[in-house]
Amino acid sequence: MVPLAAAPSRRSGAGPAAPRAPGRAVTLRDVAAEVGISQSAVSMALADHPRIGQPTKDAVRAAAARLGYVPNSAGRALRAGRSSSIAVVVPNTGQHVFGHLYFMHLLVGVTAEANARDVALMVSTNPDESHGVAAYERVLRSRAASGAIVASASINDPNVKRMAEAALPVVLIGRFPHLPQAVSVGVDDVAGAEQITRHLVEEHGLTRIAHISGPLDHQQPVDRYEGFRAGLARSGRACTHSLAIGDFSEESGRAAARQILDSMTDVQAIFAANDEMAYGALLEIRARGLRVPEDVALAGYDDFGVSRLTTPGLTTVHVPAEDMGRLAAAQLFRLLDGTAPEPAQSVVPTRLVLRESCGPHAG
Amino acid sequence: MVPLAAAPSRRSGAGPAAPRAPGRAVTLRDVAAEVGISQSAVSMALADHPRIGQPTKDAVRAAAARLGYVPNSAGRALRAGRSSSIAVVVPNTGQHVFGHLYFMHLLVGVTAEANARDVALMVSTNPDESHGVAAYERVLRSRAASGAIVASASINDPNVKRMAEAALPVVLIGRFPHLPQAVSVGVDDVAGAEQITRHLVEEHGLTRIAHISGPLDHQQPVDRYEGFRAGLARSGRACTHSLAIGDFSEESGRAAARQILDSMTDVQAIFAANDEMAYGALLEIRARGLRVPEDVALAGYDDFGVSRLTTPGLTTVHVPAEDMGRLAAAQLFRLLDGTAPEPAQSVVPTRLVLRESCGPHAG
DNA sequence: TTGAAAGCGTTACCAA
DNA sequence: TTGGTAACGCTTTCAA
Repeated sequence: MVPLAAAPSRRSGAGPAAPRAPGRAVTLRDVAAEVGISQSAVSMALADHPRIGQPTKDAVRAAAARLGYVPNSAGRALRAGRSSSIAVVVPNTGQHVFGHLYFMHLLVGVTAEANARDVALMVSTNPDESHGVAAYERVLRSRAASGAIVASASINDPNVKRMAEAALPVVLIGRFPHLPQAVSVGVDDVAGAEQITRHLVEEHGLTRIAHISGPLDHQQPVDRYEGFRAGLARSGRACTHSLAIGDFSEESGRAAARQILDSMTDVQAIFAANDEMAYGALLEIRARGLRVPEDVALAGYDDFGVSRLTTPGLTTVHVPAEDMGRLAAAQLFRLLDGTAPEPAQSVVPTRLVLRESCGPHAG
Repeated sequence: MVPLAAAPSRRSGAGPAAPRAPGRAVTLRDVAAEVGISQSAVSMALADHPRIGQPTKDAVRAAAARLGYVPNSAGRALRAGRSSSIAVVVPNTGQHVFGHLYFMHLLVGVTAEANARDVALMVSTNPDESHGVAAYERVLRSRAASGAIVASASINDPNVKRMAEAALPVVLIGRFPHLPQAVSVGVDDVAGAEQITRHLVEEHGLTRIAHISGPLDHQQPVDRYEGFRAGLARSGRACTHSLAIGDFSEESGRAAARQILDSMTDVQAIFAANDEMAYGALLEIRARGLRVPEDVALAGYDDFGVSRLTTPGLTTVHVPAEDMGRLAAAQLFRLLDGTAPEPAQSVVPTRLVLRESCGPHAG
């Protein structure tokens, strides 16, 4: 628990507190001494308090600028009872669930919102789900951050339930229908999956479709699978489908595709629950001498960067991670401001992105 | 399991100790009241100070756990005169220079090292280079973070020079040969570029090679270009080469390839200074009906994720961004501990990654 | 072995 | 209109 340095006993020498002029930080007291008024007057002058006269304010600001005064954040946080930073918490397992670029996009959005409020951003990663709570809980309860955005969590994660019940200032990324009191920012995955499925059926006339799902103890793959079935049902055409389960990794997508191609020999299209698995499927399809999209059409989900680079480009559902980050931060600030975020559970829309892997565009 | 919220221990009876307000955080004083000793004794007990007796320590630890005591970071930072967090500063222009995944890898490394020290991590992005200094300087001077890792900077960035001269606890990512007093963690790009170039010449017998460089006011492209020329010179074969300049973006890589293919019609290989530009070149080569690697071999640099996904896979130079993050954090901690990092300017080695784009492996 | 008190930098309240 | 002072939570030194 040593802060940063081993804190050596600084009791060497006989000198009392000898302040090093260049190293020591400039405090309110220094500015007050410079101007010849009290600390509190300086504090209020810098806060533009109406009680302080204009000439005094000018003098204070000039002195502060001259000395290079910057308010000490610890002093301020201690006094205010809350720090001016928020945290983004990322369970490491989340990297495996979402992939790297998702987090980048999210972070860009959160950053934009935090910068606009002059709030600092902490990033906290957890070793795993079981110990996950420790890291973010310390961050919050130590008041290092006054609120947190939790970037990924299993639907069964007990920590999430505890957090929601503890009424901590936390915004969850994802849909948590079973935790109505939790504030969350999710994606309308049911609609997104339905849309892309209907595109395959209705625009390309593909009626024998397999779905590669993620682990079904997470809300996200559940929603995407549900959207897939809804899309088939509402397409107005008779479809046959099959299901394989992966873990969102490219390798698992390849294994799932192997299974599908072996068991459903007349499959016309594969819709994977994320782009990484779709890429794995692409490799497997290729390895069998089949062509995409001529022999088997392919679709993914997420559009975090992988799908643009493959050949052919991957038709997918764009998840607006940056927007989600922005919204999550905005919700968190509402929470911190004491105004209940309305609605508590918000859902952002997706966008269908057509590339080459699903076949020639209808134009 | 410790409850997340401070359990509002309902002392409905006339409790002897003043009951805490339900929302309030648990402080040392609360623990002291619970055990019936003084604040300072609790502080020392938790710090495992030898002057506190074992029974007292046990009682204190039990009470702290029972109440869910977590030290307030502001109080601690104020008292210690330094916060227990470090910052990673990313100029936004850096995203354009490096691309997203680079930053992710770096962050993973920094996080690992920071977690090992129980130090929190702040991420600070800057609107642009000119205002860049403001953000990180405020973070440092406000003592919100006690040190910073600056993730990307132009060789000409005046802020970098100021920082180095101000002797702030800062570690730069990159090579800064003209700032010998700055602590930095760079990549041996000259060696990496030389190695891949010699591979193209010596293993594949390609002697007419073009290089797509990045902007030459950054150290990185300068080094890679130098390595390219060194590789040609030391290959022991007569080579002809040409140069085109991009800005690290895929689009600029495509434009550069266009220029190369127009002017050097017998080009056998293109070596781009990063993978994104190599990918742009791939698109342009394809668009002309040429094949990679049969007609034109291709090589990139960075290996942050793009190169694995392309078809064919891109031969490239792996930059160990995660290692760099770890090392940069370690150097920063040395700086903060007062031990001069040795050497101040460290350089990590690269690794040649052979995929399909450079031609059949010699095996 | 432990308690009391000072002080880190900031802001809010009360007195002048 | 302004200045003094107390208090936020923590650690450390001096006193008992």
